[in-house]
Amino acid sequence: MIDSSVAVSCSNCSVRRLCLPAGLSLEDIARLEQVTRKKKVIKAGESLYRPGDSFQNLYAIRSGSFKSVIIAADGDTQVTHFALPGELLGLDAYSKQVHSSYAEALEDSSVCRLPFVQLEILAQQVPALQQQIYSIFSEELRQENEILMLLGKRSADTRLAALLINISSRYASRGYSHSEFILSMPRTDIANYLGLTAETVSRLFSRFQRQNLIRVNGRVVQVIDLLGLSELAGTHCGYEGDI
Amino acid sequence: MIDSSVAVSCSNCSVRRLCLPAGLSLEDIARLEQVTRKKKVIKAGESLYRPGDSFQNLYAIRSGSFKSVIIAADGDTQVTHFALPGELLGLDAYSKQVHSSYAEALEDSSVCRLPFVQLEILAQQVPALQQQIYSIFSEELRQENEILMLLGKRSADTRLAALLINISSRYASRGYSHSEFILSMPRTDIANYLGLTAETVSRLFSRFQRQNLIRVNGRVVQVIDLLGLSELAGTHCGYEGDI
DNA sequence: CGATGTCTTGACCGATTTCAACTCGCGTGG
DNA sequence: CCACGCGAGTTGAAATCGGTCAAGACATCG
Repeated sequence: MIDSSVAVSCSNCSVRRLCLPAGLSLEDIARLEQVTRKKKVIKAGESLYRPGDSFQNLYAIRSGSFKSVIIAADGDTQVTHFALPGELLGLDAYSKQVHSSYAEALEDSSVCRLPFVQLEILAQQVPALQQQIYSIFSEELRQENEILMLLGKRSADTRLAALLINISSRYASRGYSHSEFILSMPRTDIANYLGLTAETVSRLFSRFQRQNLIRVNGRVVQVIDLLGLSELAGTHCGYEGDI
Repeated sequence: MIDSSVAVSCSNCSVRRLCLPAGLSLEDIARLEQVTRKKKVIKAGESLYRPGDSFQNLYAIRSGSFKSVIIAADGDTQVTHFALPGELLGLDAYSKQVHSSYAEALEDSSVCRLPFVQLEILAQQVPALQQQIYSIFSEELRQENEILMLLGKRSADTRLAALLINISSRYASRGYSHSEFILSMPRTDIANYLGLTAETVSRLFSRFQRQNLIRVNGRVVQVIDLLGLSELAGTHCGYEGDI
């Protein structure tokens, strides 16, 4: 449950520039750390919360990755997001004070548990934090709009290309290689997220490899032709283009 | 630009229960009215803002309806939302301080212009307003997730049925009939929103009519068999089920 | 009364799904 | 140590849903 002897805090967190502390003064970060103190380790396949759970906390990802999934009345599921370190999970539960989705770790991961009431109170006192919260909400809305276009208008290959570009750029902004990475999710999750079937996704991976756009081996992906892939994605590659 | 001799304000606005004032005390509403004072009339086809415009205001719809549309690099568009009275437009522009979508009136409409800086300052002082803003953000996220499932997993007829149910229930929560209404948007917009073509939407309207689910005449829709329609939609009908 | 844009309908086509078989890698237990 | 089973991934062939193209109906507005 607790990470180590060395204090884990926002100030020395590797993703602080992408997370809640972004834009805060050192002083304000110190106050934020009072809220973000509780760490939690989540093993692959475990859930942070499930539909029906009451909304108490936001979770900031420290390491690992998650998928957000909603479940329809008929049991059908939709993966709505793949979340990486620095991102916040749980925002969509505020209005109903109950989670309507679940967040499952795709690999062994760790998160900061943020009691929202406390965060809310602090934000009331720290305008920069307030703004950062708005910003995160707003950015998430913007991103969902892009995914809407992806699902509504784009062909299967464009969708997968866009996801690869997206993941690549998000890894890059976290200091990892953008040309070689390991997908932490199975094909079925990718397919579900993109509104396709696992078979189609598999075929596309094979085709992209034949076209020398990427090299795939199971979940290991090597981007060979980033430009070609971007063209396929039509630069509709979603968020975090730079930073 | 100005509405009339009678003061138009939140306190006597017909959609106050669905808008920012929801949950505020009379006293707080009075303070909010200082921010919401500026009204604006928008004619059908005109835009509230366009991609690239700097983010200054949020807009609360008083009457009429709008579509939110994003434009991809290749010029392709995606309708992301149909907005009705009481709803807020522009939230997705906060993080970049620039609009990335446009909001176009589907009919002659009127809105309250809310300078966001002022709203932000007031929210800092009025916790209930703060919470209402969070709530609206959060609810919008939740709704987009449902649309994601609609576009990712559902067949054409389910999508249209879900939209009809959704619009019907939203009209109902605004005090209008849920069994008979006028669609303010053309088929092309419906199709674009649902990730279909106008032809498919048209065919579905005809089929729904043959199946005695609805009666259509151009944009006038009469829901004959709400239960049947809901079943088709699989209760994946989106937001505002009650209230 | 013609013009323009919206809507409808039909016939055909193609991308993606569906169904099915097969491979691969891995952990378990005999 | 190896056989086995299982889930994940791949690949092929057939079926289908929705898209595309094209023509015509309808309405509104000058």
